[in-house]
Amino acid sequence: MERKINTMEEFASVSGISRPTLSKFFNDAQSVKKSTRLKIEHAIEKYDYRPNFYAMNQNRRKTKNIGLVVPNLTDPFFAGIARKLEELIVLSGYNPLLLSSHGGPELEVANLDSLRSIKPAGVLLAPLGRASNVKKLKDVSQLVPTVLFDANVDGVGEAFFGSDNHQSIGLMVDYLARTGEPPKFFEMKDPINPNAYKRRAAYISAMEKLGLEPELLQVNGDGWDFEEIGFTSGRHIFQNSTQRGATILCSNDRLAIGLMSAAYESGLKVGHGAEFDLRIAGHDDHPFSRYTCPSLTTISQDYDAIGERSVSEMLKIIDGTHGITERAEKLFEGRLVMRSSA
Amino acid sequence: MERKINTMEEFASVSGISRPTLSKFFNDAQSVKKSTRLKIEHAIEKYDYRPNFYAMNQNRRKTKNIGLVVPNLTDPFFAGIARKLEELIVLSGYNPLLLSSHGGPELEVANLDSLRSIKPAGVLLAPLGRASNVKKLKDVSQLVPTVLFDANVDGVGEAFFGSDNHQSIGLMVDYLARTGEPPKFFEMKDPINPNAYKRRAAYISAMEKLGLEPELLQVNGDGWDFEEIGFTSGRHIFQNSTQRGATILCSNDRLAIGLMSAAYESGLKVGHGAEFDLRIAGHDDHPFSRYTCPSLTTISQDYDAIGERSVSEMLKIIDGTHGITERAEKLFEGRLVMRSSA
DNA sequence: TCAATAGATTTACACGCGTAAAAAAATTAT
DNA sequence: ATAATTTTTTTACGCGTGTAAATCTATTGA
Repeated sequence: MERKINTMEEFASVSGISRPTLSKFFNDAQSVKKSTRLKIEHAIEKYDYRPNFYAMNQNRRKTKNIGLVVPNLTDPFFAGIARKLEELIVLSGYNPLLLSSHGGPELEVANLDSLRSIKPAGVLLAPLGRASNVKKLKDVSQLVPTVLFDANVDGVGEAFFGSDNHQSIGLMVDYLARTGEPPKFFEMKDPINPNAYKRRAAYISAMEKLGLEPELLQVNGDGWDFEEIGFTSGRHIFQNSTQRGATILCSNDRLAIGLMSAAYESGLKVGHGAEFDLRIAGHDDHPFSRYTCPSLTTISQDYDAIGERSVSEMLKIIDGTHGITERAEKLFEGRLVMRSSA
Repeated sequence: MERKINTMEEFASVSGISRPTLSKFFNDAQSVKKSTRLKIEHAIEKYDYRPNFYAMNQNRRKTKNIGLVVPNLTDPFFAGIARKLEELIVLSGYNPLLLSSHGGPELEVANLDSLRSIKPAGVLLAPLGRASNVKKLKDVSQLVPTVLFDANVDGVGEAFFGSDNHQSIGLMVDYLARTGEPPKFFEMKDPINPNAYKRRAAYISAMEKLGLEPELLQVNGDGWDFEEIGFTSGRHIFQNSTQRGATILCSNDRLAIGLMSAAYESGLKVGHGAEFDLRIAGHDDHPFSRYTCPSLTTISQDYDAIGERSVSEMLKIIDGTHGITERAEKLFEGRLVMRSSA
């Protein structure tokens, strides 16, 4: 084994390739002739050389880093999306930098500040929503290409990709109304997430379209502990009135998980069919919704599509092959996942 | 508003502080006189200056970055730990860099490689376990201060902090044996995680200590989809033999969640007391174990203590105030969380 | 008031790589 | 084989900060 190679200069002399060519290679391996590339790759194996990350990025016009900010990694839903996006970013030859705001606007701001100093090629951002510091979001999106996903914020970023809550809630309301009692809508009175407002509106409009009376079950609670909110307010609801045969559509699966737990505790049998007391449905196809008791009927968001579109749009913007068009926005359709709870 | 300040040189002239002093300040704010510090902080506010991240780290002996590698962020358990650790790292004045191996050894290696080029001050690592590339782990831990948590790997890292599976499983077995049928142990035949082996051994020894016959329910299945494994093999078990009154202790909560779902589907009532068919208990106090139906009796790991100890040990090693002692290892006790399932 | 000391400034070089321009070499087309 | 083209090499400078040494200035204690 030769001595440790620490700089590109040293690596140039032992590999027999000039330093500028090496620099070119590390920037984009495809940009050098194939025979050269093979020689370099062979030498990398042999000498186990990796360029200094900091020196490398200091003078690059564009770094190869892409920031990925999600509101809350403790939520398995976002953890799943983040994983998908990380994968796509790596496949594109970029380096993902995952940051979670842990539900707090201060941390979201701190994350965006961190990103600023890292000068990423772009930022994929799922904003907190209502709690977000919109001015900061705008500042960042002005400095660096920004694509929003999951939740939209007007005027922030070059594009937004998310789910079509109108379509998906409509689909669910339609299904529930066809197969039993029309649903009431269970949600937080003052939701943190913009999607929640859209879902509420979508529920009302879907019910009216069917000539049915919308009924909102709005509960108190703040923060991101949705299961707890669903559970405590569910317990309260079930203690007061045990309306057999009711159907409850929850604004998201995490509320539904809490609500089902409360129903179980109250001795209510959840499921579809004559022998059950209550139907409960959710939205998002949370990773655990398959294992609730009973398994949760829900809407699966098309996060493969959202992720792929977000990343590919990001790359187009970075490459400059984007063209000066208006802000791209696309909502992807959700899919009804029929399980046992409704 | 003045013109944008881009370099420390510029910031030095507008703030009236010399550049070396500024450099000192950004390295450690406490290292300059108080009056100077206040002047600098005021100027930072005014001019919104932040030093260039890359230039800053290039020549630092020690960067202020700490790598944080977890086996799988999609698992809310690790997401929770990661969050706790991130918080502690930030409080210590360091910058956490969160990487998830997503259950795959290739990604774990890739993560460690990434970290190497980032030259972190230290690495907090929860290894995958059986699937880990031990050689790579050792390589990294030789280059940079490394503290392992959650799962131990012999000879890797300067310290390990985890849970005392022997104590916690013993506690649970004792509780279950006192309050009903002694437990069978439900686990994967070929677990991915070293803790699983320790828990198996702890179960056997705890049963023998009580003069009871250990019984292992070992199921097939590979990978990290524990709920699915618990569910499918649980369904299989419950279809074949419906032993009323049995107690099942699962190697972890995620298996238990799947198993409870299977029990529910098979019409078995889970809970403690005469009117129930089955008791199920888990281990880890998974964030959702409170909302299963019924809520899951489990063991809560002391992750606050593990996190705090891991980070403080890391800082000691970085500071050099560590002393050349042997590899520190400490196991923290788990706490019995009695809920409804057992 | 003066010496002692802590802290700031000046000066200067280093870090490892990006990048530009011109020259040389290798490859491809004619 | 020669010209045209692509690719690599040579040379040289720049990036924004870390850091060391010597010098200067402010603070402290007697």
